[in-house]
Amino acid sequence: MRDFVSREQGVASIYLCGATVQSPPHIGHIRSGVSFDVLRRWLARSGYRVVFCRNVTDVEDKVIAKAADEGVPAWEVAYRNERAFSAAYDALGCLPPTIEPRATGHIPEIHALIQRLIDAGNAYAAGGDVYFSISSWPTYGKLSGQRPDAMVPAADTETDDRKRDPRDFALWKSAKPGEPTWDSPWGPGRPGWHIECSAMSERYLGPEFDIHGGGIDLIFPHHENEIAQSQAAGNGFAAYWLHNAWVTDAAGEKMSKSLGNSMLVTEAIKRVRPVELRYYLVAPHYRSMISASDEGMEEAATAYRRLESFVDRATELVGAVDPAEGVLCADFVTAMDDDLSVPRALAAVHEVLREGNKALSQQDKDTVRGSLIAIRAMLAVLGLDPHDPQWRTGAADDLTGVVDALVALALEQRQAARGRKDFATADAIRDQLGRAGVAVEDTPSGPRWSLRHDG
RNA sequence: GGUGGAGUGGCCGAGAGGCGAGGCAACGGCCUGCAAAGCCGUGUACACGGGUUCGAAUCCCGUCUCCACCUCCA
Repeated sequence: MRDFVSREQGVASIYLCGATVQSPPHIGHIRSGVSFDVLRRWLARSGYRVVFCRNVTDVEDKVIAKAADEGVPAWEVAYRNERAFSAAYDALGCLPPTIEPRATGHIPEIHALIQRLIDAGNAYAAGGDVYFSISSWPTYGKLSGQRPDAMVPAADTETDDRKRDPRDFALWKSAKPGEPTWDSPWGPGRPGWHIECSAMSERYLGPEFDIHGGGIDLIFPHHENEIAQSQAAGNGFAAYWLHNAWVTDAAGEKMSKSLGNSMLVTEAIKRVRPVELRYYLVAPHYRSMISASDEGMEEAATAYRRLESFVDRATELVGAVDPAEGVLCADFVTAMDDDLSVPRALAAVHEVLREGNKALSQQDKDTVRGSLIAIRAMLAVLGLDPHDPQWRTGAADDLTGVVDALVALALEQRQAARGRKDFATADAIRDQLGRAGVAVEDTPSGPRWSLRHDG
């Protein structure tokens, strides 16, 4: 992993195919964002300056179709869903991209790139459309292992007659009534789906960059087409490709809007907290499918709370620490350097957790402090540090002081009851707090309480 | 038809020729007024059939099942 970023000394440039803003994000969409957030955090922690470009595809067939259904302009649908994606990225603790370009903001770059392809003989204009000629690009299909002669031609009736080869794909689509259009040398129209990524990656990352990412289902045709466009235009393009697997429903079917089996991020974070959802999505390897289930999310939440509980208690014992000072365990580093093996990295974290908990019960402050820093540092790489300010909801701030005082009062009474061995009263107070959502635990240093997260 | 991926203990999920990843659940113990948490201990699993090997979940051959992609996809 460390060797593969080498285009420019000390810089790691990443392009991620982000949202096609046709609908709000489901947990499969956000998995991609979270997976690549872990990648960039790891590269940053490894000493690289990360330039992370994640695009927004805001003009595209589905967006246009959705807008037509609703009887509103395409940009209204696009911008509404873009905000939903941004909110989801933020909620799950994804660091903001260095740049988040929209396709519609890069029409001149797209025109220039198309013109270069025409001049080079790799593209042709036909009746207001412009197509890329795949037969002009000998390595077409290399990334996906597809052989053009074995491909099933598209049932693309509308434009078939204008294509020289049915497998050619559109760089520029001529204007149709009601669609967003821009003027171009080939007539009014809009960009094809693939060309924007080639244009924007060049604009922000240059003709060559380090890593290109996206979902595994983008390999063909999207990424294949990007490669053909960019390299035919003379760009080196991406040195490495990373593709995340998708999230399926409990039956193993791919989540999709059309099947009606997708779980929106907004729904998921009603069942578990956002940080717990992130743990759920990050814990398996990014190339493994996740079969989404409530049970799985609950289990992830439980595992995460164990980590969080240690961080809380350890901080109470030794005070605040700076995770940036933390030394990562060797196993963690080895795992992350090996194609981002988060599962093995988390195993390393749990080993430290056990040591930390042991030290905690012995009030061994030095060991607790060491474990605390190490655990927070490692969790920070995964975007899961429980004490990272990003997880503060802020919503309850006005009431926090009141709740603190009321719970403290109740616990005082309970301690008094326990002191006179009136366990019936003590337990009644604990039960009542429990029903109100306040979990009470007795520890050697007194009672500890927390709001239960399962609401 | 073409291409790629997968099948691991009650569940999730790593690993990829010898040493039982890790988590969740369960059970026993320690601790505890009780509970919770924590710690200690308990599980010999790798779809099936052959083969190679001193040794196979891991390699080879065959079989079965599942999933995805093949111009909407994260």
